[in-house]
Amino acid sequence: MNRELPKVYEPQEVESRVYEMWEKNGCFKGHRDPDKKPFTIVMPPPNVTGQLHMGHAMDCTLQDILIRFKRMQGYAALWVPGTDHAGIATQIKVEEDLRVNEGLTRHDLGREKFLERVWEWKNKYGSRIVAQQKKMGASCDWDRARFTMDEGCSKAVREVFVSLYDKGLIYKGSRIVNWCPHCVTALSDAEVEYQDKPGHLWHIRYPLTDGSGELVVATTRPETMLGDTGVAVNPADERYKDIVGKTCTLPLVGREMPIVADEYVELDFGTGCVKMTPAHDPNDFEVGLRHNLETIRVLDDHGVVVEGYGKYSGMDRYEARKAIVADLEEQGYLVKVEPYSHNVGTCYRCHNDVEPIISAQWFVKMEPLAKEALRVVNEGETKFVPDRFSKTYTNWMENVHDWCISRQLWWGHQIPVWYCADCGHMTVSRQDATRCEKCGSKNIERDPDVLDTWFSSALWPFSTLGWPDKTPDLDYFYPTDVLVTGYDIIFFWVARMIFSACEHTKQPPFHTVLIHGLVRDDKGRKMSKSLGNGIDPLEMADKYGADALRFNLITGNAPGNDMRFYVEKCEAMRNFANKIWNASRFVMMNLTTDKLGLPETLEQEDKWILSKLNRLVKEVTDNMEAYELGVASAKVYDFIWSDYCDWYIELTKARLQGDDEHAKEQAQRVLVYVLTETLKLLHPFMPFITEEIWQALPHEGDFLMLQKWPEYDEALNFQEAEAAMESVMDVIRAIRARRAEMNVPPSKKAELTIVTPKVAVFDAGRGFLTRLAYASGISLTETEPADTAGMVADVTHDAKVYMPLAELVDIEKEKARLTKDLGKKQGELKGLEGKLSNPGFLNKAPADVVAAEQERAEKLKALIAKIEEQLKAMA
RNA sequence: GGAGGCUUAGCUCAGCCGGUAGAGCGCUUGCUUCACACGCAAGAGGUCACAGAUUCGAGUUCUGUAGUCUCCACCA
Repeated sequence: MNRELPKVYEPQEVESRVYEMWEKNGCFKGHRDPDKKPFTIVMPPPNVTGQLHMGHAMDCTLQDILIRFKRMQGYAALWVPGTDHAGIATQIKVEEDLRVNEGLTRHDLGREKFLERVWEWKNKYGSRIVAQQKKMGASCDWDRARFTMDEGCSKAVREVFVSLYDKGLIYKGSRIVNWCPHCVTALSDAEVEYQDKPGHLWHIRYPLTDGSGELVVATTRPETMLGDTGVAVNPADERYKDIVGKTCTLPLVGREMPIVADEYVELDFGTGCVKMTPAHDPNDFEVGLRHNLETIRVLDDHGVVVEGYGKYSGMDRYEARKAIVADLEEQGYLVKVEPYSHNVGTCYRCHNDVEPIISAQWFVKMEPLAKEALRVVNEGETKFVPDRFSKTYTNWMENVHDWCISRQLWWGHQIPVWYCADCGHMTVSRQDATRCEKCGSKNIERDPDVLDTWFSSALWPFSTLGWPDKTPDLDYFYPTDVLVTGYDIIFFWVARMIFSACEHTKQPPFHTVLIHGLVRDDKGRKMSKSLGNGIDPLEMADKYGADALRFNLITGNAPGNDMRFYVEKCEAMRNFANKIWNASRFVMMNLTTDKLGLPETLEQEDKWILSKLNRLVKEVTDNMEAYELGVASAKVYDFIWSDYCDWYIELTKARLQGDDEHAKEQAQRVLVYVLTETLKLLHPFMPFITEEIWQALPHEGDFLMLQKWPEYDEALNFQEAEAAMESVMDVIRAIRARRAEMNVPPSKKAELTIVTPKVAVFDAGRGFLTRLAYASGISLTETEPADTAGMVADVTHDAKVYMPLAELVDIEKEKARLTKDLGKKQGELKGLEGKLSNPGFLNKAPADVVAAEQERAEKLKALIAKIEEQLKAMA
């Protein structure tokens, strides 16, 4: 079995080879198995032409950990991957490419040709992100990879649109929408990002038409005045009581406009008079509806002033603003300008200012859908982890506005509505219409717009499993189990999936939503392209190994919290991988048996490690099931490094290097057993290295990733042996500490005298004391030795140990140390005794807690006595 | 204007159902000990933001205060 492995673990070669092995052998496939329970995750589809960033890496790792864990637990685990067509993002990219390389716009090509280009683009770059996910170790069933614009998803989209339309839940209406003049499309509320921007508040004089005076309005967007059709004041405003009902004249334009009273206007803001631009402001639009104000659109789809406004026509909105302000000032209408910081809506894609524009768009009526979506979360059918995000969700859902779903783009699901030029009827159809369903005319034209990207993403959990067809997969794997995503996408996606699933499949799409935070840079800033502070996960994986990167992203993080990315931590995790590698190397170098399982007899140290492992199994499993992945991984880390490597391996060396063949085999088998079980626990977090090592160890079965997850076993709970081992370890630690303080080199061995009531325990530990505490010989006794001259002593709970190294001791330093230690222990004891003399504690605390505290106090007392004695001896 | 998070060792963060605190990095001191210097051993370092409350007992529950970050909201 002796196999020579390199001293330093090289992840690059191992990871690609191991991944290929898994994939070739179908390890990732999700099979319907009537004897198993399904466990399903659908992957949040990344943009098809995107690249993997650190957020994806974390998202991907979390899901992979869960799916690998469940797979090992014996579930029929299915992780469905896929990509999103990402309407605006992709279209913009292709248009940009077209512009730069060919100097063309999409209109030069025409819709059909342009779409061909986008598909080409998709085919060229669509596999990039998949390759990157594979690098991360994602164990998705790639054969089921889906795309939001593939045939099945498109069928689902069509079905949902028509069905909602038939139910009256989709309608077309002229409304104020968020419009991006740069992307030239409508946006949903969720796609608008508000930013505080410094601006100005311009005060403009509007003369009353009857010449009886004037009023002053305040605005942050003077260019919109061209579309003003009224002025509003608060009905309770005494200042303006008399002018309500009169009209005023719009400067520069000359339009006569009514002055109306509306509650919307605040009394104590600005001048108390608000200019009304119903076509370009959502509030004004509402006020306009109440008072029958005219709606005049003055900005076109590109944010340019429309025809009919003289020199302003043809100017873009910012140019027009400048010109209008200048003219107002020149003509004496400008009262004053004050600096004013306000919230400006910007496009989440291009970050240009959004322009509210009145426009005919398609909407989903949210109120009836929100009701059920709220119920399933409120009643716990779908739970958020951590729970606080359910509040974010319900708060949004309770106040949700109708969802604007039409986009003036070409890339996406074209709206399945045909308008009849003859009778004006709208044909809404699952199949492409060839004639008007009402009058039969062939003179029909399809709505040119496409649907919001999130419309198809909203159906993802069921469309990927075959819906609307009743497929066996849908039947078996749906509803899915856990959805993993970042908190930044709750509104965009999670909420919409929930109400869509409730409406169309009559059940919530998953029972748990695991929310994670953002990965930030080392200064706590968001990683972004514009800042150039992004760290490429692929680069990290390449340098330190995907395992190390995964472990970095998971360990020591609480769900839902942002984390900072430190390259140093990647390094530390790489070191951990190397540690496991070398521990395994050690085990294999010493391996002469291929017998599997535990030996018939166990030594004290074997029981110690097995007992600890057993507890680890239970705790890690519990943590995983509670989605406390960061805690789970930290526990495995500690066990491997501290318990297994620092102690257990050292403890086995006596047997491994001794002459007793039976003892050798015994140690080997426990070493292999514990290592194997530990590799299983670590596998979901560090899949590559664990598989690689497991393959090199004696094993049954083909792949570690398909092994059974360890389970707690009461028979492996050895409390006594654990305690005994700890007693010996305490003494080893004490001796090492004393020697370190005295700078005694390891080469200088010492004869030890150990006074202890547990002679048998220490007798069994002789080998460890020799090896790990540098003993040249050990005398065990239950009673104090007669002559302790020239000895330095130290005490532990179960023993007092003498070393003949007194000449090396700095008595004063030693006294100081003991005194300090004594003080600490006495303080601790005082606290304990106070507690134990408190009738409240004795009566109300659970019995086992009281007993434990009593035992602690006893031990402390004994220890204190020993320390005091020692101090006396030194005096 | 609402809602939520965070405030624990020099730095970055863990800490599940309440029983006087942990990790990684950094720092100090030793060590080429036959798996590993991407290492070993020993150490230093914290009144768990502040004030109350509940409790026998509170980083851990509740209330308030301060600082900080984020999300939501139509304030011209």
